[in-house]
This record gives sequence, structure tokens and C-alpha cells, in this order.
Amino acid sequence: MSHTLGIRQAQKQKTRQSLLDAALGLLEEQSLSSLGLREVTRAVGVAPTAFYRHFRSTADLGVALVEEALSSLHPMIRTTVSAADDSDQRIKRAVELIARHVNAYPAHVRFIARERHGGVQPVRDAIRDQLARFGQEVKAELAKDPESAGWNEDDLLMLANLYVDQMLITASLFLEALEASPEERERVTQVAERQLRLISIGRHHWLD
Amino acid sequence: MSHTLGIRQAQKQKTRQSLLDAALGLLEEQSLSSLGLREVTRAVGVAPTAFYRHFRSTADLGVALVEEALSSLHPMIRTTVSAADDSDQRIKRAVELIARHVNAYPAHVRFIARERHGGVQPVRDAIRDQLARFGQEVKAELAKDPESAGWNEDDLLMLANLYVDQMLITASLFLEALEASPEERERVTQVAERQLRLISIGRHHWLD
DNA sequence: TGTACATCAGTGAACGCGCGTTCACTGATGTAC
DNA sequence: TGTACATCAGTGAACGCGCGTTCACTGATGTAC
Repeated sequence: MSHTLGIRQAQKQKTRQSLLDAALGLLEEQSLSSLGLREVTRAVGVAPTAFYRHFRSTADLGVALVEEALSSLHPMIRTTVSAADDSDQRIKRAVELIARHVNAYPAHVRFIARERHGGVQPVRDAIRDQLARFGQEVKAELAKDPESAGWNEDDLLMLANLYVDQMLITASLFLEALEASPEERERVTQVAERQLRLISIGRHHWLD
Repeated sequence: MSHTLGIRQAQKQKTRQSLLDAALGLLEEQSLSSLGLREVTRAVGVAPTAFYRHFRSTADLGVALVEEALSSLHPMIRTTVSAADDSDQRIKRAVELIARHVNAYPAHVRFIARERHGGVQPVRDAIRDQLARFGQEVKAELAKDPESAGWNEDDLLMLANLYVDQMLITASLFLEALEASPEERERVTQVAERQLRLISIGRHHWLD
């Protein structure tokens, strides 16, 4: 039998999640730095003081959002990088996966793009740490690829981080294009694919 | 004879610049989205109402800061991209110029990195427009290079934007490393150079 | 050069409002026996 | 199963404070003659 939470714990979790969801919604039009505790509780429909049962501050809530937003990225990254097709198909699939992710979790993507360089240090730190872990993860996947034969550790990590940053840039372009015309979204797709292709070519000839 | 401003106009300009400077300083630890008009005037030492003689809102001030921050980048970009050395020296020089720029104008760099995806739409729009102009500028410089023979317009712009984004990523890494050890800053330099080199290699073999 | 009037950058009081935080509380849930 | 007590998520009133904005103002600077 799986462990079941008590009624009290379950209800607390639910409220906590409501606070996170409400905050994420409110952050569509502002930065965490200006998000108010009362705003969030008002959106959920609980008393302002209830906030303190879950978070010490909005910065603390922000750190929790980082975990939530970036944990959904891990599986995607795996799938993106580890594919075994030929290079061109892999690129097309990677870009499509990014586009799908942005469509599925636009608020998460916006939050990460916005707060990565935002005004709340603990949140910046949390994002930096998570992205560093991503870099390591991508590096590990790259290392498995036969094309990585002869690459040293530093260069593999350098390439991995280049991919991670490129993924974020592409994601935020898709985010901007979310409500734009299909043509505009297709244009973003084309550019993203070609940028990845150029990087891929550079990778191919790195050891020449 | 050059046109001289009247005493009144000159004083007004001075106050305006003080407001911009004070705001930039305050934005080191928060986002524009939470910057208060009273905070800014307090830092300058003028009455809160004086603010309205210069800006309609903090968002409006933010747009002015975009112009200020990015206009200092134009000359740097020119110098960076147009150099006529061999590829490797060019890359080293570009990265060094970025590092110097971050050292000279850390608050400007922070502001652009932070507000590019920040919570204030008019400011995001202003940054996007300016960066698009940068892309065009870089594209024009790239087009002059013999290595661009055979490249179509779309691909040149794609590469130009890749360079612009890479510049911003590198700049924000240098910014993070500003107060770190010289070894850390050297590490950032190394990674930036290698990422640019990989892109450069990709560029070289693009038409293969 | 001097005078009379216009302009306008910056002032200071006042306003209503929402903020974060404290505190003692309530009542449903959990636990021990 | 039932009872007595402990826990604790969420409440609601209260607080002092700083916010953005309005308004009529002042006095130095600018302009016309």
C-alpha cells in the first residue's frame, strides 16, 4: 500500500499548490520582485496570514517555483538530446519538443526566463544551480554519443551549456510568438533549427 | 558657434540624468517592475512630484534607460565584429571587449539582461527593438566579410542574432563573475572563447 | 541696459489605499489510551 | 469504539508605513520691448 497523507496534510498541500499556481499566474505581468503576498492570497481566496503557513516570503515561494518549473524540463532534455536519429531529424525533433513544452507550460518558461536575471537573488541562485545541473545532464548525454570521441571534459561541458542556453533562447522566442500568427511561429522554428544546425556543424569539425 | 542650452534647460537635463542614474543604481537589487517613483526621487534628493516633470512613470524612465544602456553598445559591436585579424585573435579580442564593457558599465549590462524578459512590456519591447537593430548591424558587418560569400540574407541574419545572443550571455556571465576571483573570470573567458570558436567553425563549414 | 510679464522646474501638503507583519483565536484533524 | 487532549492550517482585526497622484504654489530663468 502506498503511503497516504492525512486529511490535514493533503489540504495543506492543496492550498500550497494553489498559492504557487496563483503566483505563477500573477507573474505573467510582473516580476517576482514586485509580487505581493496579499495579491497572491487574494487570488487564492485565503487570508493573507495563511501565506506564512507555507512560505516565509514571496522570495521563498519563488524558489519553490524554480523547482516546479525546471523539474518539468528534465524529461524533455533527456528526450531532446539523447535521440538516435541522424543529426537533421534530431534537430527538428528537439525544436519541436521545445515548442511543445512552451505551449504546455508557458508560465513556467516565462518565469524562468524572467527570473534568471531577475531582482531576487535566492531565486537567481536556484535557477543558476538547476541550469548547471542541466548542463551536467546534457554533457552526460553528449558523452554517450560516438561523435564525442576525443573530446575533453571541459569542451563537452562548454558545448552542453551552449545547448542549454540555446534552448532557453529558443523557448523564449516561442513564448513571444505564442499568440502570433502560425507564420511567425514557423519563422522562429526555422531560425532555431538553423542555429542548432550551425552549432552542430561546429561540433562536427571541432577536432579538425 | 555650437548651440548652448539655457540655464533652465541645462538644469532640467541634469536632474533628469540624476533620476536615470539613481534608478540604475536602485535596479541593482530589484526589477523595474518594483521600482518606486519615491525611491528614485529620494535617492536624488528632489521632491517626489519633480519626477513627473521628466517621466510619466517608472516604465517610461525604463524605456529611457534602454536607450542609454544600449547606445553604449553600438560602438563596441562595430569594433568587435569588424576586426580584420585572423579568426582566433578576433575571438579573443571580442571576448576581451565584452569583459571591458561589463567592467565599465555593469549597471547597464545588468539592466538589459534583467529587463529583456522583465515584467514591464514597453521596456521589453524597447529592448527587443534595439537588439533587432543590433542584429541588423552585425549582419551588415558580417556581409562585408569574404567568408560570407554565398550566404543568403536569412542565414546571415540568423548568424548575426546568434552572435548577439551569445554576446549577451557572455556579458551576463562576466557580470556574475565581477566580484569573483580572477581565476573564475579567466574561466568565463575561456568558455566564452571556445563557444565563439565553435560557432565560428560552424560558420566556416556552413556551405559545405 | 532696464522693465514688465510669461514660463516652468521643482516644492510641500494632503489624500486615500494597499502593503507586510503581529497576535490571539477557532475548529477540524490527529493521537494516546 | 469512545473519550480527552494536542496539534496546527487558516482566520480576522489591528498596526504603522510608504506608496502614487492631485493641487496650488514659488521663484529663478526667459522673452519682448
